[in-house]
Amino acid sequence: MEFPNALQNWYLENRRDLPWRSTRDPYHIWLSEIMLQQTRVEQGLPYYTKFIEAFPEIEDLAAASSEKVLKLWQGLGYYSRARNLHETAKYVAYELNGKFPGSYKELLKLKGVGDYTASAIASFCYNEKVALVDGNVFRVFSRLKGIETPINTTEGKKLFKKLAEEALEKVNFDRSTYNQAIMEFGALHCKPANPACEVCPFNEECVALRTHKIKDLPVKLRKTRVKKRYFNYLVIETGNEETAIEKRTGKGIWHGLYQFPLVETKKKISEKELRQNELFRQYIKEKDFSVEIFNPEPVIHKLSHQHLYTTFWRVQVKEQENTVPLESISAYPVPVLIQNFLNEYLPEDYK
DNA sequence: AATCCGGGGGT
DNA sequence: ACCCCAGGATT
Repeated sequence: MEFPNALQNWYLENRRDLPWRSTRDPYHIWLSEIMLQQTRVEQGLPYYTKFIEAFPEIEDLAAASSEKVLKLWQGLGYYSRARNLHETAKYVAYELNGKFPGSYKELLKLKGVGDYTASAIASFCYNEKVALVDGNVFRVFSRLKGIETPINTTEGKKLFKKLAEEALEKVNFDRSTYNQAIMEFGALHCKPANPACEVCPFNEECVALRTHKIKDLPVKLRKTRVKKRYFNYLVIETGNEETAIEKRTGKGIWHGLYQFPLVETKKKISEKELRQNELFRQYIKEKDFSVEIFNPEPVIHKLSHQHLYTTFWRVQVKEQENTVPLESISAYPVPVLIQNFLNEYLPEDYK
């Protein structure tokens, strides 16, 4: 049997029932694809459900405040996705009269939509003849054919795109089903670790299995150097149930999210060093204040490229600028690092 | 071509 | 620790 047909048989027996698989509405498909970029299905699924409930139509998403969109996105990471999602929703709703672009080429022009996502929408919604190449497809083809070209190079991307297109040419059934199938196969069967080779429908033709290179494929070049940063968050207490927060702007992590006033330092600092810090003194103008540490051992918040050694400091003052009621703080989108602290700090009523 | 951008889960 | 995840944008 040809590869695509055997793959389809596997898929029909093993596919998960996922909400975006029972629709061809481009709004729903687009939303799911943006959410699933570099994100596991299990992690994205509850967010998808929340968004569909909050924004049944793309016009609802377009009309929402960016704060509400980010708040619903909170915890999913890669927040530029949420910002691009919102901008694209407004563009489609107001400039295109709610009608999604109808081809791969046009979809590719949307913010936050690259080669994979444009292909996915075009395939699933319009059954356009386009090949999908995601992390699963890289893995399946690299193992099946024993390809050692690194997948994160220009050459690798071109090669695997070509392989995917050649395979698609041999598909004599619904192409969108085929595209779903190869990704599902990579996600559930030809997994990164401990793939189910013993019961694999392709274990006789798989080059990597024959040459004992399953664990070595796909090849990916990278030296991830993790940068250490030291955050000191000022939890400012004014005595009237308010605290100061600020919005992160500019480049860097967590753009658009809120946090406590931040004093970043080169290393872990003492209370004395904090009191003398220049940025601290810009935040705390009064002479009379008290400082108390919340967590003597820093909270280590781990991101892909950064480890954040974080200390929260209680600073009691008489008056402070840029404060908001503790009662309203749960409405602001915040990083998980801040949310975890708030879950300890806030009274139940304010969560 | 490299680097950045999150958070969660697996090994 | 390190890897990966229905990638894309920026430098």
